[in-house]
Amino acid sequence: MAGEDAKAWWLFHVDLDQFLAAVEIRRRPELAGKAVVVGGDGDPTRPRQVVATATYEARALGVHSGMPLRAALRKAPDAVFLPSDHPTYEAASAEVMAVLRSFGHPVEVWGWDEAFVGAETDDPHTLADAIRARVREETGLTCAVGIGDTKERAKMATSFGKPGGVFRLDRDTWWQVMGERPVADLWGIGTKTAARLAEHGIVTVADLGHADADALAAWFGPTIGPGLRRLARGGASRTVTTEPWVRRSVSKQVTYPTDLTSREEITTAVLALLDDVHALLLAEGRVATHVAVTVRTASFWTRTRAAKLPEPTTDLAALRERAEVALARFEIERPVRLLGVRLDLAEPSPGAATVAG
DNA sequence: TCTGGGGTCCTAGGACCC
DNA sequence: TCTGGGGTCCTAGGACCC
Repeated sequence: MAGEDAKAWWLFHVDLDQFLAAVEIRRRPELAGKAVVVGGDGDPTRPRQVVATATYEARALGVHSGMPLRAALRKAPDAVFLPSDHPTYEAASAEVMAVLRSFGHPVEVWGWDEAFVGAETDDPHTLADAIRARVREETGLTCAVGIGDTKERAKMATSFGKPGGVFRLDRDTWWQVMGERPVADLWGIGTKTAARLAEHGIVTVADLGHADADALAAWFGPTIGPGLRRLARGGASRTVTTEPWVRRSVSKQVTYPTDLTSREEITTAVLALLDDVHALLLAEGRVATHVAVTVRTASFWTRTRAAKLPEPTTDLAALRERAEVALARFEIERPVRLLGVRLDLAEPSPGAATVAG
């Protein structure tokens, strides 16, 4: 093709900058430009809480997501620490998604602060700029936009655009930009998989993209193996789904400020968690197939045991009985720092979203 | 840096049946 | 009697992501 770009289907990955902190700053503008750390109950002197989001000013001091709040306090003693306020972030997220939908292109929501947009255009950069501008004008929040000819490329492009910029990755630039980077830079490859790949001499994205497909399948299984190679070549997902997301499970887990020790204490806590997830189940209008209980001891040993229900149900007594069966599969010999309860959900039957009489 | 919470998907292996 | 499978269901565990 000579000269101008033809119209093509482009994927846009929209990612809000420091989302939780940005929402806090929006309602407290005097915090702008400061080191702000959001997480836990906002008290950085209490243990067993971590950073959810830190502003770029806090990050410059060494604070990052997942870091214990107490460590963040040491790194940034003058930072403003705020509690995590989920309802407010959900509302802000909904505002942003509404702005994205206002363009008339399909929008696929990926959590609070991310979405994919798909559009047929000959000028993706102009649309990306328009997305950033309209989000900022209508919500006061800023975002980066990654442009790609696949979702994977768009997603990975965003990291080069942050904060607040636009970056494009496509088949023509993929190898040049990504080829010599470590495999862990790929979306979906974490430290474990990177280490396993390194054992086979696969270190860079180019190494993985040119690795032997059969060998990868033998090492990682028939789905993950070829999937890794595909990912290293930039992926192949090009569909933006507006179908509402179907939840597969509801769960709640709590790290207790002080360890639980007695069996009665533990049982009581599990049943309290079950009451909470049961409420979530009813709110979803779904039925549960399994009850799973997670235990984490003070030594960080973490295991999950599940018990299948005889039939899918919302009946609290039946769920309690299965929760106790799952819990009974543990021989708990150490203090417990975390308990969790998860309900796996049956597929929603079409047309039966509400329980009939 | 003593390590949150809410999710999803894939794989391995045992049990059981044919 | 010995041997070889395949298929399915189920649970546990691992890995990853935001």
